[in-house]
Amino acid sequence: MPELPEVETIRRGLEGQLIGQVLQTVEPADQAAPLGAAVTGLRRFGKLLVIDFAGDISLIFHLKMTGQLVYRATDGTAVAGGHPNSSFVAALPDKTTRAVFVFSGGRLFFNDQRKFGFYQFLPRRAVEELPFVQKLGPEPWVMTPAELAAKLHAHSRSKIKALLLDQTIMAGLGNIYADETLFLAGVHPERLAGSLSQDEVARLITGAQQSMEASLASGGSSLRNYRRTDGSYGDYLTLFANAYGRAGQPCKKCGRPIVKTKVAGRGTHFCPECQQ
DNA sequence: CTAGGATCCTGTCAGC
DNA sequence: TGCTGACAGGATCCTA
Repeated sequence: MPELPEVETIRRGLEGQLIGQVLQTVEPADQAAPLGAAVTGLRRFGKLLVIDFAGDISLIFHLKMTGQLVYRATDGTAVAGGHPNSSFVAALPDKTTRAVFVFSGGRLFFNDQRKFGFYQFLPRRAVEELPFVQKLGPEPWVMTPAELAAKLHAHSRSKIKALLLDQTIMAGLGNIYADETLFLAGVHPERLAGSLSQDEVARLITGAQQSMEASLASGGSSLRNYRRTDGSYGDYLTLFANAYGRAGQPCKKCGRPIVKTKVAGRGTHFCPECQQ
C-alpha cells in the first residue's frame, strides 16, 4: 500500500502523461471540479498527491491502505501505481472504482478496495494549509540527525517503530519502509526512542533514504513490476525487501531467520541477530 | 500533555 | 464446503 515511493512513482508517471491535458468530466459529478482547465503540474507532500490545474484549483489524493491510480490514454499508454491488485490491469471501472477523471487524452481511475482513501478538489493555496500538510515532518533526504534526535527526544518513551510511522516526525515511511529502515539501521523495532545513540539516529535517516530509493529505482508498486514480461503477476517486494514479508526466510546479512511480531499494532519484521 | 488502542471498509487466507 | 477470526504498505479520534 502506497508509501512515499509508490506515490512518487505515480507522480512521475502521471507527470509524463497529464501535463497540458484538459479535464473534461468527472464521475461522480463534482461542483468543485475545474472542467475545461488544463493540468499544470503534479506535486507530492509525503504520501499526498496533488494535481494542479490552470486557474489555481488542485486535486488532492491520499491513497491510504488500498488506493490506486490507473491512467489509460486513448493511444493505449497505461500508467498504474498504488495498491498492487488486479484492478491495475482489469477492465475499468470495476467495483473498486471510486471516481473517474476524463481528460482530453485519456481516463484516470481512482480505485480503492477499502475506501480509506480520499480525493478532493480545492483551491491551490488551501493545499499547504491542510492540517495534514502543516504537521508533516521533513522527508529523510532533507532531515539532519540533530533534527531527528530532537524530535525523538520529545517522545523518548515511544517505541522507535511507532515514531517512524508518525508522519509528523519524518514524512514518507509506512509499515514496509519502517521495517526496512530499522533493518538497514540495525535497530530493534521495540527500542525506546530515548535509548538510541547519535549514530543510530543518523543510521535511521540514511536507512530511510536507502530503503525508499531502492524501491523508487524499481518503480514502487506499479504496473511495471506487477506484471512480469511473461504476463505473470510479479511481487515487487522481492525487488528490494530485506525484512518486510520475509518471516522465516534467512536474513540477508547473517542468514538467521527473519522474525515477525506485532509492534505498535502493526505487523513487524526484523532480524533478532542484526537488530539489537 | 503522552502513549496506545479502536476505528473506518472490504477482501483474502488460515484453521477448523 | 462453509464458517470464523486475523490481518492488511494509513491516519485520526478516543481513552486512560
